[in-house]
Amino acid sequence: MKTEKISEAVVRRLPVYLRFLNELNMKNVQTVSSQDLGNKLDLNPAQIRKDLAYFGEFGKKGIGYDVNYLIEKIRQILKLNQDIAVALVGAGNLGRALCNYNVYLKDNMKITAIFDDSPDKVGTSINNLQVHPMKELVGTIREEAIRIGIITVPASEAQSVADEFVRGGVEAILNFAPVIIKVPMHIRVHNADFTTDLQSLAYYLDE
Amino acid sequence: MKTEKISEAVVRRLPVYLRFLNELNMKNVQTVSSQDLGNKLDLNPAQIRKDLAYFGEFGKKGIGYDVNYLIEKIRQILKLNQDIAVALVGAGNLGRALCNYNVYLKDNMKITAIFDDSPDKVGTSINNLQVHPMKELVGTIREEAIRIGIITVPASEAQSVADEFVRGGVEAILNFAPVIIKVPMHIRVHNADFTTDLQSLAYYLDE
DNA sequence: TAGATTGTTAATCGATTAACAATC
DNA sequence: TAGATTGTTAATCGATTAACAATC
Repeated sequence: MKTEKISEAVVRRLPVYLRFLNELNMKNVQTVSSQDLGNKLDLNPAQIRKDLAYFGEFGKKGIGYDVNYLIEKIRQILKLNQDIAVALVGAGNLGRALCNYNVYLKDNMKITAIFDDSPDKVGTSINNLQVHPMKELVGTIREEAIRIGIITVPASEAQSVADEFVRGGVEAILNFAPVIIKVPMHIRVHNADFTTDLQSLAYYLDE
Repeated sequence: MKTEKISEAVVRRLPVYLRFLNELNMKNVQTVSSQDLGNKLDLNPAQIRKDLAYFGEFGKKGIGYDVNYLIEKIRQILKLNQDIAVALVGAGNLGRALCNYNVYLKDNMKITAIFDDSPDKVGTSINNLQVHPMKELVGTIREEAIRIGIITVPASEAQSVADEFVRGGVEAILNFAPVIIKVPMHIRVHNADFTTDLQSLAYYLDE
């Protein structure tokens, strides 16, 4: 176990490992090697071993990794074994789509509050969650100990939503709006804007 | 202008530059420096200059970059100035959300065909586009010269959808399903799975 | 034991940043 | 001209991969 700073690239691969390990687990596979993982995930086996070794010695030489044990460990590392409340702002199509993923997330992360200021949305329900007006955001974050905020509003409103999240005291933000938002340094932001994905794909078209 | 291989990291930043340049353009800003861009986008100005310099000399020493000219150039580089037809498979919540973004994409990339095999979806319309059964996918790709495929089906079906896209002859795939799909090497795949984003965010929570 | 596979070090590769001459 | 800012080289930093002793 090292105490080096873990790079973002490493952290981003852990959920990918976890996902495949869960698949293996459902198929009752007991053990997996870095070789197997690498083949399936298109990654170098040495990289996978190194990634895992940052956090501990999880494998057995000559054998590989115990699937269940590794799942447990990665869930610990990612803090997915504790309940994490998530709030979402923006009850449009994308927001609703994300709320429906609640069901799929077997881990303890759940969207527990939805906000939107448009009058035709406030009061409606998505997946048994009522849509609340933005003025209740800060209070709810505090009362329900919400730690992560998701932004699915148009770009023009993303910054002001981020500001409210910060005021409420979330620790991290997942931003789907196509704009770079500014937040205090201690708050982690991940951008998940698929227009960027799509546009960079175009670059690789044949001509 | 270099002829070096351009790294993926560079290509992924170009749409981000483009986005902000479009904002500037709407505000009638004529000129922008790498300094300005860096401030706004949280990037090192040297990096921005270097990224752009891979493709040509777009700036003027002592002045900066002409906003309109740079927009034009980046659109050329990303091939966003040619019409690109996109097909989407999976008319669930996420699929519908993406179709609604058609309106926002000012560039010439458009979702022009939607597919889904569930009987309650075939025949319905999303944004004036009819949902077609999967058996029509390959034919439509060829007839409508579709070059990019978007996958918004559950993980269990993602690989078979990818196979069909490949059979039809798309050049690139944007995969929203939480699974690594296998395609021939010449086809570009970008993964846009937000469960991974969300799980890696959890790592950065305070404890 | 022989074969397999880890954890880790060293080597390589690539990406970011600093610095500055060129020049608008 | 003086100040600003590019394009580019060199320096730095960081991430990936290869190799192998340790060991199950």
